[in-house]
Amino acid sequence: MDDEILQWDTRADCEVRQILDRIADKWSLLVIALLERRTMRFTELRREIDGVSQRMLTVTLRQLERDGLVDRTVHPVVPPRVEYTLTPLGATLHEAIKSLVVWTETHQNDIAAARYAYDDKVEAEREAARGQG
Amino acid sequence: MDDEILQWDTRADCEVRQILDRIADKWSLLVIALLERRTMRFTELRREIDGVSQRMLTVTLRQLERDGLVDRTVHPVVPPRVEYTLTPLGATLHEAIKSLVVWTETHQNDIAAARYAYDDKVEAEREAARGQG
DNA sequence: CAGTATCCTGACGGATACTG
DNA sequence: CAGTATCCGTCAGGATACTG
Repeated sequence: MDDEILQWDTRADCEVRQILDRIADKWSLLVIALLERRTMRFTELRREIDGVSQRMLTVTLRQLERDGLVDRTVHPVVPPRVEYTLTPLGATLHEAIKSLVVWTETHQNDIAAARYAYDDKVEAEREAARGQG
Repeated sequence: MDDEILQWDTRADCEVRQILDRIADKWSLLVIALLERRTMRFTELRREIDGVSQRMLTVTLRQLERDGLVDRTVHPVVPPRVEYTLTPLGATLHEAIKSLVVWTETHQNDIAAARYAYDDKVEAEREAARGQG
């Protein structure tokens, strides 16, 4: 059972990165997180997601819809009412992402510390090299 | 305990996306997957990762090193020998990513089917619209 | 309200040449 | 071997204007 998982490599990466490309773009993750809570309308999402443009919200939602992660329901009324909701598939993805969220919450300090140390080290080496000049 | 996890939202997303940005780029995931198996040298990685340029492998490794996910060891010999290995932190990240890999392997057919259906639907709608003129 | 359509910019990353 | 330096094309995504 572990075998297959340990075997993920170059080939598996191709598919995994397709998924990563989808959820790692600037807005998808936010949309999935919000829709996991409740159905939302286009403008609701726009208000909730600070900084997203009309265009990019549309593009993001279309991609998620195309991949079967989000459902789009048009209510034939005037003015139009379009509701977005997470599909069961989308919900399972949200579950899978959680482990990454947990990891991040657990280790963000480690990363921050590592960056700080690295930048410091580089700086020190620059300094030393200048002394050698 | 679940509360904190269910609460991940706009704020959590900021940090999570930083991590996603790191692992979702074109090469990082591949590097992490390879180094999880064993320590490797620069040229080994380059050979193993089909299509990566010298520049991008360097950039990728530097970022991973800066974030404390990869260790870089320079052996002072001629010709130079530089070995890369996953840090304990990097190893835990690899673990966290696995759930996403598993999800992808489980659901890639669903996604492929969803895309196919979506493209079909769009095509059909275009056709219908043309009929309407 | 919920989108298209169009234009434009900057960063990501590839190709190439050079180096300790 | 393991990089750095430089140039350059591409394209994701922002700003803006228009529409059923």
